[in-house]
Amino acid sequence: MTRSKTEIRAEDRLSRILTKVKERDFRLTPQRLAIIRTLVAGTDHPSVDDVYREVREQFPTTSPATVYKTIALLKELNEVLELGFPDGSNRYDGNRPYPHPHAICTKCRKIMDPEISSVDELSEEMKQKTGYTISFHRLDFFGLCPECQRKT
Amino acid sequence: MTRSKTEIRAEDRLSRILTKVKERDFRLTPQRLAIIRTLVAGTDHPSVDDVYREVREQFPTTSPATVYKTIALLKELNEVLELGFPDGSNRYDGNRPYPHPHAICTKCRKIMDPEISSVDELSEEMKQKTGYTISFHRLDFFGLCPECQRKT
DNA sequence: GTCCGTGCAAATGGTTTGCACGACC
DNA sequence: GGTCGTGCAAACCATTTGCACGGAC
Repeated sequence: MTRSKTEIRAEDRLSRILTKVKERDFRLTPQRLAIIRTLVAGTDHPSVDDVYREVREQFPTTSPATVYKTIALLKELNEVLELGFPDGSNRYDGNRPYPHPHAICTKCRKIMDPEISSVDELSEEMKQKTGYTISFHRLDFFGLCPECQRKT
Repeated sequence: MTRSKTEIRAEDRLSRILTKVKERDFRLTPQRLAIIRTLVAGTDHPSVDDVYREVREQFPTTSPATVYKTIALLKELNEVLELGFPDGSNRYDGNRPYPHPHAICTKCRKIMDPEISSVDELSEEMKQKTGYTISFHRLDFFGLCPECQRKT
């Protein structure tokens, strides 16, 4: 069986996170493992409810509270990026837990993570013109994804 | 009495908005006028509660609901920019109601609006690399403002 | 065996909604 | 005078918290 690059990367991500969890003396429960697996599995920026429904297939008694708590743990470990939206439709990136630009479809809510070259320059320009010490950012671009453009 | 550029601009903003309100056959109540005045008055990106407390000095019976409804009206008229944050600490920009980058102090929450040259190029790069049709954006840079840097 | 994590239920808090009175036009 | 806006209170809903049981170590 051949493996794609993303699958291999996902496994690296998983073991990296599990190591961190153990190092910090957090317990590795089956529920936590399932939640972390789900967050690292795809490139689809799941919501809390997405993760909850996925994990509940393995652990039918799992509660949303546990998902929230595990995500809070991963945030503390800097191993998940939270994309909070003011309407409460929050999404999570378990693959690239550092700030980076997102393209967000206003219709189907699909999120993409392109590699963008000029982010550092923009950050530097902000620093110069405001005097702020920029430590992180949030860059969202909204519009229609290719698929939703076709359907219109 | 001399007037600064920002004062003159604020008056232009006000009359522009009032014209739009009347054109669309919305009623110009004293409460609405006070709320709109507060939103275009300063450059300090007030919260709903900031506006509420300010307006309540003139109209002690004003309720938060009225402030929310008026802000919703202004959003529909594209005359206020909402900076929603997932923790509920939403802020409003009545001076530049179009998307633009913000520098946000993580300590005192002060927000600045520098003129940034390379936004259009970044937007274009996103469009090229994702195939999305970018129609608006949200660009936030977080760090310490000059004042909070000194206090640290 | 200890203590942390889970899962249920209740609390939280900014925002929205329903409704009756009052005011803009 | 008709209808929209106001203001009060209740509803809303994702998330957080309290607590007792059960499981990781």
